[in-house]
Amino acid sequence: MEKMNYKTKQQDLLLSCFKAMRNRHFTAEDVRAYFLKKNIPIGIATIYRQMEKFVSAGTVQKYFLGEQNAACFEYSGDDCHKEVSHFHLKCENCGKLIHLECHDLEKLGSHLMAEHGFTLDPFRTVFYGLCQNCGAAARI
Amino acid sequence: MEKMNYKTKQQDLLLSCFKAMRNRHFTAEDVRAYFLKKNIPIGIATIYRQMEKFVSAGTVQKYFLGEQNAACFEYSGDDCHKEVSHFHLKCENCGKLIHLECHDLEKLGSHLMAEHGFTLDPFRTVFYGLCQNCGAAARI
DNA sequence: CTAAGTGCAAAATGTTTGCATACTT
DNA sequence: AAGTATGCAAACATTTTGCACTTAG
Repeated sequence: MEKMNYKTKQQDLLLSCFKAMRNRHFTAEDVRAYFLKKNIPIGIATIYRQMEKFVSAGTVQKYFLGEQNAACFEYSGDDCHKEVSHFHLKCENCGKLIHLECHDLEKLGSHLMAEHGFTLDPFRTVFYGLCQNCGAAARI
Repeated sequence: MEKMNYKTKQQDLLLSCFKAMRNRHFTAEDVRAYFLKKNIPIGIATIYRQMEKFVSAGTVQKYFLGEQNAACFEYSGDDCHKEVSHFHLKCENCGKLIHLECHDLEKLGSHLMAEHGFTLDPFRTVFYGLCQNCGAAARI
């Protein structure tokens, strides 16, 4: 008795927005602003409700960065380069978000699985710390 | 011209609360509830303002778990066992938060530093994924 | 006495929900 | 027609802020 999903204009609009924001992260508010600028009316409730569906479908990833208390989203559709698992590094000092693609980090997933039975979700996981610049500054 | 910090009764109260919650994570609301139950009046604004100071001082760590949209805190004072860097694993399915102490994971920090110049903050970083139970269930 | 902290209530966010209306199938 | 989605406004939840008052130094 699973719920059916109707195809709507708003869904397509959102998808086009995600693609425009490809490889960047964005909040619900960013999406609203995107359409506001284009003079396309779309309700904030619709954005939130559709986001939830896109997340369930795996089209969009959701995670929290903390600084604002807004959820962040990132498009992860099929036409997105995601061969290499990509991680997020977030600088706690300057706030920069670094997208890191590193094969070595895949070992991390293997380790967590082998030793701790934990299936890592690399997309959603955010590494907090200090970026190169801020770390260097802190060490002076 | 740095700012002086006065010692107040509320600070001590908060500290005692943190110690009572040692090795558990809690939200601002949890702190308020803790004092409410003890019939100790303390303003929510004070809690938030003091939290900020404790976080700056490193007495308390702050991070986001996402499910509720509330910040989570965890006491990390000197009288806390933190010899081994401890990580948080958060199950995206059942919501369980696992405290993981693992020496092997310290290599992760070394790798991020050596290869990417990034200083990892293990306390704040949360690994998302599926715990043993939920992961096994998903693989059936 | 002065700087800093407190508590309240109000405002500012960010997100969810109820409900009448509109769109999909 | 039946079921789902939309948009608005209201409700909620979390956090921040302005201001008069108290407290620590």
